Formats: sequence, C-alpha cells, structure tokens
Amino acid sequence: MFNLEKLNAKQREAVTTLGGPVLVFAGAGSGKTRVLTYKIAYLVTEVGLPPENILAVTFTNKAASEMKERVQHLLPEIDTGRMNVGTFHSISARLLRREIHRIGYTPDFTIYDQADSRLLVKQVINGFSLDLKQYDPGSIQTLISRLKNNLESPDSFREAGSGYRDKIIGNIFQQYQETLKENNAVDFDDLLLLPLLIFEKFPERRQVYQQQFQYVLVDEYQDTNRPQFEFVHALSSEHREICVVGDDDQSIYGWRGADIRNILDFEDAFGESKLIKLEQNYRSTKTILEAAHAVITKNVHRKEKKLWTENSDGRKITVLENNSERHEAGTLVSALRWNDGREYKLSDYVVLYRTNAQSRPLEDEFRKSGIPYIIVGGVKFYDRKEIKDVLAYLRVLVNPLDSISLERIINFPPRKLGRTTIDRLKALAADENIPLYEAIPKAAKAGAGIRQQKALAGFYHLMKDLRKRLQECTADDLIRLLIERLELENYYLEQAANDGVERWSNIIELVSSVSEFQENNPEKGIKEFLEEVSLLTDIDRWNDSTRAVTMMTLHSVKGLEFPVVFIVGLEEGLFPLQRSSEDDKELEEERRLFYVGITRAREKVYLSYARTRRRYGGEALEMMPSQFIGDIPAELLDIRMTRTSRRFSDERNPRKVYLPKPSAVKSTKVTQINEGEFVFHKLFGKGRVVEVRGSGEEAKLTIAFTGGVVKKLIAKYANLRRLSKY
DNA sequence: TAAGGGCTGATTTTT
DNA sequence: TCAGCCCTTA
Repeated sequence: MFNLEKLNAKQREAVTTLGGPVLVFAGAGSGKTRVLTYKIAYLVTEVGLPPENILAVTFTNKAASEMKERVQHLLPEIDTGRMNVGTFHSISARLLRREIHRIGYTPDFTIYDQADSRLLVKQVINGFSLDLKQYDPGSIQTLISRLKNNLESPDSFREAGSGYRDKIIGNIFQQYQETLKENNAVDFDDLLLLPLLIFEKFPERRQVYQQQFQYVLVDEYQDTNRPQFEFVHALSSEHREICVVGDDDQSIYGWRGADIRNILDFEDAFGESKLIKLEQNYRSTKTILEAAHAVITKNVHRKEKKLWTENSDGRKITVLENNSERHEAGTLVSALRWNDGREYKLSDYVVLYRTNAQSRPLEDEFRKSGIPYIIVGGVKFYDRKEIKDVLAYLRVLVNPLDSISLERIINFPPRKLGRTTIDRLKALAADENIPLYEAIPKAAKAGAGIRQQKALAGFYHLMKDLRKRLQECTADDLIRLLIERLELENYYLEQAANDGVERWSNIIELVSSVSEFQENNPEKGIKEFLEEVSLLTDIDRWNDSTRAVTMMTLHSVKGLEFPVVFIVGLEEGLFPLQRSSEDDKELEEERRLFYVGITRAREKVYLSYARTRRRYGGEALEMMPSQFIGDIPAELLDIRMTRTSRRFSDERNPRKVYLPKPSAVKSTKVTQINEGEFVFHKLFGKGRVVEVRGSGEEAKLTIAFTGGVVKKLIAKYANLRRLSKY
C-alpha cells in the first residue's frame, strides 16, 4: 500500500517536492519508476488532485500500463483509467482526434508510418519528374523528418538553403506536407507538431489543456526532442507543476533528434527548479556498477555522478572470445545451457546487439539447438506485406482520402487495375481536382476514356458496401467480412509461391488480434485499432511471460532489466559502429548505449565478440575487440578464450540435442486437431495440417510448414500451438 | 496486365 | 544474404 516510508530519503524528496519544477536525475536502477508511481499516488491522496488532471508521459505503452497498474495497486480505490498516461505519440494522437478539425483535417485521419511516408515522398518526387536516383526517397524522407523535428518549415529551409538542390528539396517537403493534408493523414512527426500548431493558433485550446493537466510528469526526459519539449513546455510553463525524470548517461536517441540539452538546460527553460539526484542503485551487483562507471566516465560531456549499491560484489563479467559470428552463436547457446535449470530460467536472459541484422546467425543456432527465443523488433508483423495490404483496406474504409493506402489495394488482390489504369485515374482526379477515391466512380462511367470500367465499378461497389457496414459492425466482424469478400483464403492458398500458407496464417493472426482488441475494448472500433497498431512500440508487442530467451537491440532494451545480460558483437566497427567512432559526440552516444546495456543486468553480464565476421554473406572480415571491453578494469573480467579449432554449427560435429524439461516449455495442449488447421511448432514455425491419422494425443499429423518443409509428427510430442481460427 | 527472373545495393539505432 | 526494382514474356 501507499507508504512513503518505503522510499529512501532522496526518492521521498522527489515524490513530495511540489510548488515548482522538479528535475530528477535518476541513475540506472535507482527506482525512478517507483518515484513516478509514488508521486502520482501522492498527488492524488495528499494533494487531492483528481486522476484525470494528471499527465504522465512514458517511453512505451507497456510502461504506461505498468505505471497505471502500480498506481492502482497503491491506491485500489481510485479509477486509474481516468489518468492520462501514455507515450508522447499516443497522447498527441488522442488530443488530435479531438482538436484536429480546427486545422482542416477530420478526426478520421490516418497515421502514416515510415514506409507510408517514404512512399508519399516517392510519389511527390515522381510528380515533379525528378530522377529517383538523384533524389532518393528514403534519404529525403529522413531529411524532412529531421527538419520537422527542428521545427523548420519548407519556407525556412528554402531560405536558409544555399543551392538549387535545397530549393528542390524544399519544394518536395512542401508538396509532401500538402499531400499529407489532402490525404487526411499525419506522419509520426506531425503527431507532435500539429498539437503545437493548434496551441499557437488557438491559445484558448492551449489553456484548456493547461488546466486539464495540472501536473505533468515525464519519464526518460533525456530522450525528448524539440517538439516534445515544446509540447511539455506549452502545457506546464504557466502553472510550473512539472516533474521530469531522466539520466543524461542514458541518452541514446540523439540521431532521432533527442536533445540532451533539454535535460541539461531544464532550469533555463522552466525557471527555478529543484534538482534531485538518485544515486543508490537497487538493481545490480557492485561489479556491474563498477564496470559501467569505468566506461561511462570516458565521456567528457556528462553531469558528474556515481551510482552506488548495497548489493553484493557478484560474479565477474565474462568475456567470450570467438572465431566467427556462428561460433559466437554457438558459445552463447552453450553458456545458456550451462546455466539453464541451475540458477536461471530462459526468460531471465536477454541477448543484446547493436544492429538488427545480427540476430540472424543467433536465430539459426537457437533454432538448431531447440532453445525457444523471442525477437523484439526486427522485421515486424505489422510491416509484412499481407498485413499492410489488409490494414490498408481498413484504413481506406475509415478514411477514403488516404490515397497511399488506396493505391495499395486498388489492384490487390489483382483485379486487372494495373499501372495504366491507375495513372489515368490519377490524371482524372487531378483534372477535376477531386480525391482519388471519388475519381473511381467517375472513371467507371462510360465516356471517361478508361477501359477497365467493370473492374473499377466492382472495386467501388465493394468499398461502398463495406463502408456501409463500418458503423454497424464490430471491428472483428468487419475484418472477417472483408477477408471473405476478397476471397483471400483462396488467393493465398492457391498461390504457386510457397509462402502462401505463411501469409494466410499471418492474416489469421491479424484477425485474432482484432478480435482480442475488440474483446478488451468493446466500446472501441476499427479506427482505434488502427491507431493502436501504428503507435505500438516494439516492446509493446513483446510478450515477456513466455518461457524463452529474449533478443533485441540495445536501443529497445532501455528501461528494462534482466538477471543475465549478453552483449554480442563487441567489435570495433560494429559496436561502436565505424561511422560513429569517427566523431567524438557520436562515440559518446555509442558508449552510453553500452552503458545502458550493462546496467540492465541484475546479476551477471557476458560480453562477446568474434575475431572474424561476415557481412552480407560475403567474405569474413578480421575484427578487433571493442574498445568498450578494454575500458573495463581487468580485475572485473573473466576472459574465456575459446579453442580456436572448433567449428560450431558443423554437420560433421553433431552435438547433443537439447530437450527442454517439461516445465521449461509450457505447451498449450492441443487436444483434437483437424485437417486444414493452422498450427505453430517451436522448431518448424507455422504450418498447415494436411493429414490426420488417429485421434487425440496419439494422432499422427502430417504438417506442411512454411518454406515447403513437410513433417509427420505425433500430436502428443509435437507441442503444437493452434493458431486461432478466424 | 501478371508473373517470374535477374540485377543491385544495403545494415545503424525507432515512434 | 536478400529484398526491392526493372525488364521481359505470355
């Protein structure tokens, strides 16, 4: 229950200090989440502030719901559902749904992800008849995003710019922004910028929100960018009731526009403030903290502080030296097996790497060894083509002005509306100055000079019909109806390409996630589902209750903790990255990233590197161990030289097959399985049951897995998970 | 218009 | 290695 005695003196000070801005420097593992939750509880019970008047910004949605839960636990009698807790992006999205009509969008606006934005940039570049090689959509999109994060407009950029190219890019920027609006769409940056625009144009709206959010709390403040700072500032600079929590040593998003000055110059921006430092660490061993400190103090630009702990010395940090990236994966698996069942469960481990591409050799080895693992991030479910296609239908149903999504689906599944027809349709829309969607019925009429009238009319009627159901149907009914109408099952399963089965089972998974959403949020609809999907962070999609080893990038692991941490690929050029090691500022950020990695560990850290590494599957490059290993005092390290001759993952060198203990893998007992059902197998992945012999757990199943692998398995041992029927 | 084959360039990190 | 792009062919 809520009791301030449970806090240390500094934490208590952070919780109870009110009446002006508070900046909490919270070192890794110093209990900052505790401080934030207690502070909210304190505001509600001691200050009497209604929960709906509190705004708390977190870095992930997962952190937001955890925070709500923890407050609920402290104060069972209050309704935490009324609190405003979320990421900057989700809070802004919610605000925009209510306010965006003031600046010429409708509340049905679509949120474009990076891929959508890039497509739009590409269209704009094409529209200007520019060469895509000279004007690369990807890099121009990155540039536009950076400009927006610096609060620059096309005009200010063109003025500041020097040459011809800058003028052109300014034009692309402007056209991009205008087209977004025509599409009734916003990109990730707009989510932060448009509320600022509304506050500026309608000061009375700003006042409304200032009054609503009487106390503002921000977590991970060191990673806020300029628009986020402006947002917080706009809301709280009048009442000055704000508390931000952060750690300059953990600032790792500089490349995304995060401005470390936000935290270092906090007092300049908000006026006289209380500064509180939390330096007692409750998470890690002394060894881990000492190592982390030795590394981070190499940074010149940081506030002086030193974490300390009452925890034990703990074990030394193990350094694993390997021949190659495959060897590294093998060593990792051995280390896991060595520990497994003795002290730790699989979910106690996290494997961290600098780049997503590094997960591949690890995955191969884990799969071979039968060790369950989960990857956070990487190629995302919602980025898969088949998923984006279906989502694009839903988006157009909600927002027909979204021409990016419309173009995506107009010929999916193929209905003979190819390049030519789409170009003519676009020309018609441009001539008549109407949205693409409205051009479809016109084009479908005789005399418009477009051949594929029937196909166009068919598509239009389909959409019109589905749109009628939008109001009356639940979200999951709508998506089922859609899939039926599109005959997607036939489309995927009859495809010659052998990934049809996998694609179809992904669609089924999408349907069940809509169902789940609808179940959890009976009052919400497809619109809210789409919003949630586009604003989920990688961590939000992670199910940490699974009995499996987790793998993710060092960026994703921020804010989390694990008993055992492996950091792999510690080689010069990879971590730190080549391009970052050439610039002092960037090298400092790499170092902070390493610091974040080490300080996630409660008990044990493994650092690993490979003497050679293959990139792009090409030749193996000679690598040098990362300087970060050398920065750690030798007495904290236990260096394991592995035998140089042994080759891992070698067919001629078979190893014992790892059999998970019954308790290690929780199987959802699949009682009766029928032909045609989709199942998931730990080793082989997704598959379709093509034959069943016998019944119950003795049944012999023939399963066609994705990638063309066909296996005969006995139901009892196969440990299958059923992919829900749609 | 659809589909398949071959070529090329990419790996930082993410809402 | 591999995904995305362009080109060819049916």
